[in-house]
Amino acid sequence: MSATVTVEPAPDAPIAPLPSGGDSVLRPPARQRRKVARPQELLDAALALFAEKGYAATRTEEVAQRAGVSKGTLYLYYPSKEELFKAVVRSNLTTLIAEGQEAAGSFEGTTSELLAMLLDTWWERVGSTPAAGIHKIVIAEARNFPDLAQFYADEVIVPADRLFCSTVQRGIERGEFRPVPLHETALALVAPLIFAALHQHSIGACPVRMDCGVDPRAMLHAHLDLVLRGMQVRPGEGP
Amino acid sequence: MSATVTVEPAPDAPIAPLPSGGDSVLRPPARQRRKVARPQELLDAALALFAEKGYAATRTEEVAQRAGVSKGTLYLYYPSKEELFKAVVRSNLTTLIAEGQEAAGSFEGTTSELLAMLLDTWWERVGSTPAAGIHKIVIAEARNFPDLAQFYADEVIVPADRLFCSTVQRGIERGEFRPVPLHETALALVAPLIFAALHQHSIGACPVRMDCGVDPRAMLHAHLDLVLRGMQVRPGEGP
Amino acid sequence: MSATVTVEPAPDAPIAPLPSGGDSVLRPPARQRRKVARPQELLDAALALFAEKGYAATRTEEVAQRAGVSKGTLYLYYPSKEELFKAVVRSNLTTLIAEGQEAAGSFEGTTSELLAMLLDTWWERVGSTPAAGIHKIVIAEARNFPDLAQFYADEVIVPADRLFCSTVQRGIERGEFRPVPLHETALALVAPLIFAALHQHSIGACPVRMDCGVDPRAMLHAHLDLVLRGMQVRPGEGP
Amino acid sequence: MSATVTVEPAPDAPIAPLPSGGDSVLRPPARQRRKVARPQELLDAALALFAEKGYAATRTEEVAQRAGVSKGTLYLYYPSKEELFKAVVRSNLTTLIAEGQEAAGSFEGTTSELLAMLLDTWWERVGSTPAAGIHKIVIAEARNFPDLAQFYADEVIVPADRLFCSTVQRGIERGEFRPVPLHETALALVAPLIFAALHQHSIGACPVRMDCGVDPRAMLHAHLDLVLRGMQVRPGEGP
DNA sequence: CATGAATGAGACTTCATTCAT
DNA sequence: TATGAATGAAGTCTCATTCAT
Repeated sequence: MSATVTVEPAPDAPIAPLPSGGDSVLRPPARQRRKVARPQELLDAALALFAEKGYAATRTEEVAQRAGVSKGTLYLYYPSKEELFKAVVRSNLTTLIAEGQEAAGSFEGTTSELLAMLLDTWWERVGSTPAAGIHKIVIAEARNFPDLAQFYADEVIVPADRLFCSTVQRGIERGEFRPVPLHETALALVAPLIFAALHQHSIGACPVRMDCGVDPRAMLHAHLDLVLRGMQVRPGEGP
Repeated sequence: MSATVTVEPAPDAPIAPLPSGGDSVLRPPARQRRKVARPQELLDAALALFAEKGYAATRTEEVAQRAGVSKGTLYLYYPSKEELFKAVVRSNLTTLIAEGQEAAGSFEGTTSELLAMLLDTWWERVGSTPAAGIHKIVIAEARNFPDLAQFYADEVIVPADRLFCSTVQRGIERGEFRPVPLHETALALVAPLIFAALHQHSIGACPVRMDCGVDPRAMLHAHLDLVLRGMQVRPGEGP
Repeated sequence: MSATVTVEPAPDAPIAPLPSGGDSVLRPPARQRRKVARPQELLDAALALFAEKGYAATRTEEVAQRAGVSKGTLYLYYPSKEELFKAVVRSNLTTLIAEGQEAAGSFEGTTSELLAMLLDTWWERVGSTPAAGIHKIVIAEARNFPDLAQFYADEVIVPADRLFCSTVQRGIERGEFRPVPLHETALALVAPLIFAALHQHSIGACPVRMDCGVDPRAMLHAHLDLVLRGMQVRPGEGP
Repeated sequence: MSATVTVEPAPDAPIAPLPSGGDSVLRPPARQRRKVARPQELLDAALALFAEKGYAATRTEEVAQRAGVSKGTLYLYYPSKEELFKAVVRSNLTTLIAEGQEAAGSFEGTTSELLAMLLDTWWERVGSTPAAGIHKIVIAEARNFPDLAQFYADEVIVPADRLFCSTVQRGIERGEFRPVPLHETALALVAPLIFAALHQHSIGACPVRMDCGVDPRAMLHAHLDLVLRGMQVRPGEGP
C-alpha cells in the first residue's frame, strides 16, 4: 500500500478471474449474477487447481475463490466435488476428442504427414495447456475413483486408440508403412507426448535445477523422425 | 515393561529411513529382530499403500497396521506423514538407480542389443514391480512437494538421462546409429516404457472394461523394433 | 412491472399470518387473487411439510415451491423460518380452537352421550386430519420454542381442559358420575385420542410392518366404554 | 476460583459429567483414558440432549462436550450421529423391555394390582426420566428415519403391546375383567401415561404459566381408578 | 411485488498427530 | 519402546437468508 513498495498482485490470484470492473473495497463483495458465465469460470478454476495440486489436495472453497464466487455458489452448479471433476474432464476431453476426429477426418497427404499433424496439434491444444494436467490426475487418482477411471477409458483412451490405429492402418494400406502391429504402434506413437505432458505438469512445473531439460517440441520431432523412419517401407523391402 | 529387560541397542538412526545396505538378511533366527527391521517394514507398507492409493488417500494408521505396528509406533520412526512419504520415495529410488547402473555395467555386443537389454531389464526390475508406483506418486505430488521433485530430478532423471545418452552416443560412435540428437532420443526411448508402467499402476489396476488393452511386453517390442530401425544407419546412408 | 398496472391494494398485514375469516371464497373468477391468498397458501404448504418432516427437516425452498412461489417471496411474507413456523402453529390452532368451541355448543342428553359426542367430533375434525400433525410439532419443538409452548398452553390446553372439566362436572352434578377428580379425569379422557393421533402422524405414517396395529376408531370406542363405565354411578353406590 | 466468589458451575455443563478430580485449569485439557466408561457417558449425554432438543437440533459436538470429551472421541465410539441415536434408543429401551418382562413375569395378586404395578413402575423408571424423551423424538422424526421407526416398532411397541394384552387376558381368564377387546384396551391403558410423559418432556419442561397443571402421579391414579372400574366385572354381571 | 442467484455460517465427519499409560 | 485413546483442525456439503435484477 505504501508508495515505494511495488506490490506484485496478490499471490492468491495470479490468474485473477476478473472482478467485473467496479469491485469497490466495501465489505459486501458486490455479488453479481452471471448465470451463464459461471460454469465455465468454475471449470477453468477447477482445471487449474486440479492440475496443480491433484484431486484430493484441491479444496472446493479454493476453486470457488479462484472463480470469484463463494463456496455455496460452486454447489449451485456442480452437486459435488466429484461431479465438478468429471465436468472438468468431460469439458476438456470432449473438445479434445472432437478436435481429433475433425483433424483426422478429411486429410490429404501422406500418412506420415497426417501423424505429424495429429501429434503436433495434440501438443499444441492439449499437451502444452493445463488440460494435460488431467492425465496426471487420472493416473494419480484412478484407483480411488474406479468409475472415474472407467469414464476416462470410455471417453478418452478408447477413442484415441481408435484414431491412431486407423491412421496407422491407413499408412499400411497405402503402402507407406510396414505391416506393424496396430495397438502397440499407436501406443508407441503417443506415449512420448503424454509422457512429456505429464513431465511438464509435474516436475517441469517445479523450480528444479536440471542440466538435462528437454524441449518438448524438439523431443516431439526427434520422436517423429525416429518412429516414422522405423515404420516406413525401405527401398528394397517392398511388401 | 519390567526394568530388567535389556532392550537391544536402539537403531542408530531412529528416524533415518535406512541406508539400504544395512538390512542384510543375517541373524537367521528370525526372532526378535523387530526393532532394526521396523523402519524397512514401515517403508514397505507405506510404499505399497502410497503406490496404490496415492498420498492423500493413504492413512497413516493403515500403514502402521500393514507393518504390524500401532499408529503411535509409526511416529516413533518418522515424525510426520510427509517425512514418511519422502523416506519411501528416497529409499526406493536409490535402489532403483543402483539397479540401473548395475544393469548397464560392461556390455559387449551391438548397441541395439544393449538398448534392448536395458529397457527389458528396466521393465522387469522396475516397470512391472510396485516400484513403478513411485513414478506415479512423484508425478502426482511433485508440485505439492517441490524438494521431492528436486530430489527425483537429481537422483533419477539426470542419471537415467546420462545412461541412455551415453548408450546412444556409443551407437553413433560405433557407426550403428545415425547422428540423432541425444537427449531427445533418450527420452523417446524410455517414454513408452514409463508410460506403460504408469498405466499399469493406475487405470490398468482398475476393473475397467476396455476393448483396447495392450500387453506391455508386446508394446515394448513393437517400440524397440520401430525405434531401433529408425536409428540404424541404412545401407545407402553412410555417415 | 409497467406503470399502468394497478396492482390490487397490498394486504393490510403483509407479514401477518391472516385472520382466518378473511379468506372467504368470494371473487369467483379465480383470476389474480394471488396476493391476498398468498399468506394462506404459504401457511398451508408449510403446515403440510412441517407436519410431515418436522421443523428442521423442512426446507424453506420446499415450502415456497409447494405454495407455487419462489424462495424470495416466502420471505416477503414471513421474515424467517422460525416466524413462519410460529405462524403456522398459531394459525392452525386458532382454527382448532374455533372448532372445539363450535363442537361443544349446547347439548341436551346424558353427559355420557355428550362426552362421546365431543371425543367423536374431535377425532373427526382434528385427530384424523392434518391438523393433528400440529400437536406432533408442538410436542417436538416446545422446548426449542418456549413462547410457542406458552401460546399452546393458553390457546389449547387451558380451554380444552376447561371444556372437559365442565362436562365432567355436569355429569357429577346431574348424578350421572361419581365424584371423580376433575382435571385428572379430563386428561384421562382425552389422552388416548391425542396419543392415537400422534401415532397416526408418526409411526403410523411410516411403512412399518407391525402385527398389532390398532384401528383408532375401535380404540376410541373401547376407551369410552371403559372410562364411562368407570365414571358412572353404580346401582348401589350412594348419591 | 477465588475463595470468596461462589461461582455456579459453568452454564455449559449444568449436569457436568464429572471431570475426574484434578482438572487443573491449564491449557491442555488433561485428556484421560476411560475406554469402558466413555460409551455410557456419551449415551447419557446424548439422551439428555436428544430428549431436550430433538434429533436434528442436537449437535454432535454438544454431545461430546457434555460427556466431557472432544468431537473426535465421540466418533471413536459411534460411527455417526444416527448410530449414536440408535444406540441411545437401544440402550434405554432394552432396559425398559427387560424390566417390563421381569416385572410381569411372576406376579401374584389380582390383575388389577398387577396393572397398577406395571404402570407405576413404568412411570417411575421411564415416564419420569429422560428416557421418556425418546418417545418424543421417535414421534417427531419417525417419518425422516423410517428404519428407526421400524426398529422402535419391533423393539418397543410390539413387546409392550404383548405385555399388556397378556395381562388383560389374564384378568379376563381369572374372571376379574369383563371380556374387553385386547389390543384396544391395552392401548387405552398405556396411552395416558405416554401422553403424560410426552407432555412432561415438551410443554411441561417449558416455563409456561398454566393454571391447570396436572400432577402426573395423581393423573395416573385417577386413570387407573377409572379404567379398572370400567373393566371389572360388576356384581350382577356374571361372566 | 417477485425472482432466484449468491452468500456464508455451521453441521457432520475424517484423520494426522499427540500423549498418558 | 509401544500402544491406542484422545484431540482438533480442516474438508465437504447444506440451507436459511439476502439482494440485484
